[in-house]
Amino acid sequence: MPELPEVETVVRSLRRHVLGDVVESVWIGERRQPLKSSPSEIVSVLEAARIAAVRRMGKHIIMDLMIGPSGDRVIETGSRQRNSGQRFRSPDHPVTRSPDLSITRPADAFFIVHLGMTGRLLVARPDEPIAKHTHLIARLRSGRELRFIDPRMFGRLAVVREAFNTAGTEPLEIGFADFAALFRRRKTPIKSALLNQRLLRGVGNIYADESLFRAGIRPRRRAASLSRTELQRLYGSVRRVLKEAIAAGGSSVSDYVDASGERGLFQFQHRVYGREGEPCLVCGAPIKRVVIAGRSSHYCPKCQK
DNA sequence: ATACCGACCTGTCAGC
DNA sequence: TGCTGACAGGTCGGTA
Repeated sequence: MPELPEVETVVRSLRRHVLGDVVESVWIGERRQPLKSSPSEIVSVLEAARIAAVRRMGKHIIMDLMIGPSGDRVIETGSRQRNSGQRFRSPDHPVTRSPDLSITRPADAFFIVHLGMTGRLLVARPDEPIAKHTHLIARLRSGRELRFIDPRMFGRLAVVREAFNTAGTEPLEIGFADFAALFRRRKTPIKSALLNQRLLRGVGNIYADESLFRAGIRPRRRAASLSRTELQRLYGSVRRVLKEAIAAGGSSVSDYVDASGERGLFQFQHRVYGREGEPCLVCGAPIKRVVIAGRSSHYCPKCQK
C-alpha cells in the first residue's frame, strides 16, 4: 500500500501523537511473519524506551529510542543542564513533548517498521476494539496505544541497536545530476528502474505511473534511452508528484490510513493509475494497462512516447 | 552484476 | 449463494 507520501504522512501523524512518549509494555501476536527480530528482543528493547524521534527513510518508518535511566524518564522542561545525568523528573510529571528536547545524545536503539502492502501503524485508545490482524500493541505512558495491523503480513517490524540505513537516495533530496546518473546505461524499463529501491527509495507503483505520465514517457522505455530533456522532465515530475501527494495526505486506494485513521486524498488526483479504459484527462484517449516486471502499469498511448 | 518471476499472505470483487 | 480467478500500495531469493 504505502509509498513515500503515505509513509511520510504516517510519520507526521505519529510525531504528533507519540513523540516523547514512553513504552510501558508490549504485546505481540502469534504470527511470526511480520517480525524480523525475535519477540523477546523486541520486548526487551521497546519496554521502557522513550520515543525520541520519528523519521522516514524511503518506505521505512524509524523511531529513535532512548533506553535506560535517561530513556524511561521525562526530561524536565526548561532546566536542561549540560552533561547532567540528574535532569529528569519523576515519571508522573506531565509530559511535555518537544523534538528539540528529546535529542540530547545519540539514540540507543531503533524501532524499524515497513508497512508492506497493507500494514497500518495506528495510535488508538485502549478501549478501542482490536482489529483483526493486529500483530503488535505498544502501550504508552500517556495511556495511548501504538498498534501494528497487517492483513497480508508483507509488512515487517524490527529493532536494531546500530544506526539503520538503506540503499538508495531520497527522491526529494537528490540533485538532477545524480538522478540522471542513476539511469545511465541501464537497459531495464524506466518503470522498473523507478521501482528499484536501491536507486531511488520511496517511489512505488502509483507514483512511478503518475510521474511517467506527467513526464510524457512510456513505462516500457529503456532507462538508458531517455534524453536529457526527458530526464529533466522526469526529475521534475517525480518530485512534484511526491510533494503534491504528501500535501494531500497520500493516496487511499482501498485501505490506507495514517496513524490517526485519516484517509488520504491524492487518489482523486491520479491521472493514470487505476484508470484503465477511462479517457486521458489531457487528450481523451483511453488509458492503457500493461504488466511490467509483474506490476500493473498505466499510461496514455498518445501523451506518452 | 543484472534482471525477470514466482513466492510470500489475506481480502475483495467480478463473473459465472 | 457460492465458487473461481484475477488483482492489490512491496520485497525477496532463485534462476537465467
